Amino acid sequence: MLKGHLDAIVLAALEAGPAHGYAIIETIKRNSTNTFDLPEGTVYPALHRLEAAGLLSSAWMTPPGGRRRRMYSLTKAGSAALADRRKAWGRFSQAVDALLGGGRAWPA
Amino acid sequence: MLKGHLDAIVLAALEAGPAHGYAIIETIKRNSTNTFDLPEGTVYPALHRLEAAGLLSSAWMTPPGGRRRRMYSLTKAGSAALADRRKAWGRFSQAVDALLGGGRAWPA
DNA sequence: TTCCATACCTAGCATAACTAGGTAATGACG
DNA sequence: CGTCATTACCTAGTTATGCTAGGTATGGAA
Repeated sequence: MLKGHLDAIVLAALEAGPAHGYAIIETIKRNSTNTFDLPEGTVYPALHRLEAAGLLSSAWMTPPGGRRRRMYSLTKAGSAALADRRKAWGRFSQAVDALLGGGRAWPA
Repeated sequence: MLKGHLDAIVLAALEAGPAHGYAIIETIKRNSTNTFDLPEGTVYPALHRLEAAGLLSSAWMTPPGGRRRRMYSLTKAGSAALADRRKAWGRFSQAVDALLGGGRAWPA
């Protein structure tokens, strides 16, 4: 359960460069050390939503001797949205930390 | 927008002792420095949900010369649930931090 | 007496994320 | 060759969450 922060995560995954859906899922899984093993039914619709919102653009690619893939890239609006989402996440997580008290003394 | 962490927040607000709905809203607002100014339509149903789940218990109280209030307390199961939710939040926020990269170097 | 703050409530909506299916192509394995 | 796992895409439908937008009622201040 990603509770509204999926968009930020997907946008962030594309910050390093274009990628296709399946790879995005793998990246998120790896970079979260398996915490977020997202079902395709979560990610694909999110990509469509973000594209419809103008935050991503996509193009079909067929690598030599491979299956076709839909490659997504961040648009300008997408980069801006990512910056906003990051700020929002900062405020949000800070507030939750404050409310949950003990949490997040952050030795690591 | 609380994205699934409302329960943890409400439970945490009751950790210090019993309180009624309206006061819980105020506490959350204050302790989050106004980040979470939750509408009643968010909190009351959540309290009912948590009580139905056995995590809270409630009793009507009428303070001398005051209006009746429904006081909520953490049950044993509620305390346990809170501990779980805290752990879940820790894992969750850590993972999001990792994915969003730059975020949360946390000097403050 | 009028208004604000306190204090409770709920029906109904929007949306997010997930479940659970489906389609194909590729390569490995026997 | 047939079968299976993996890659890679898709979507209809369910669920639950949190919110909007209303409503009731009391007490105190102006």
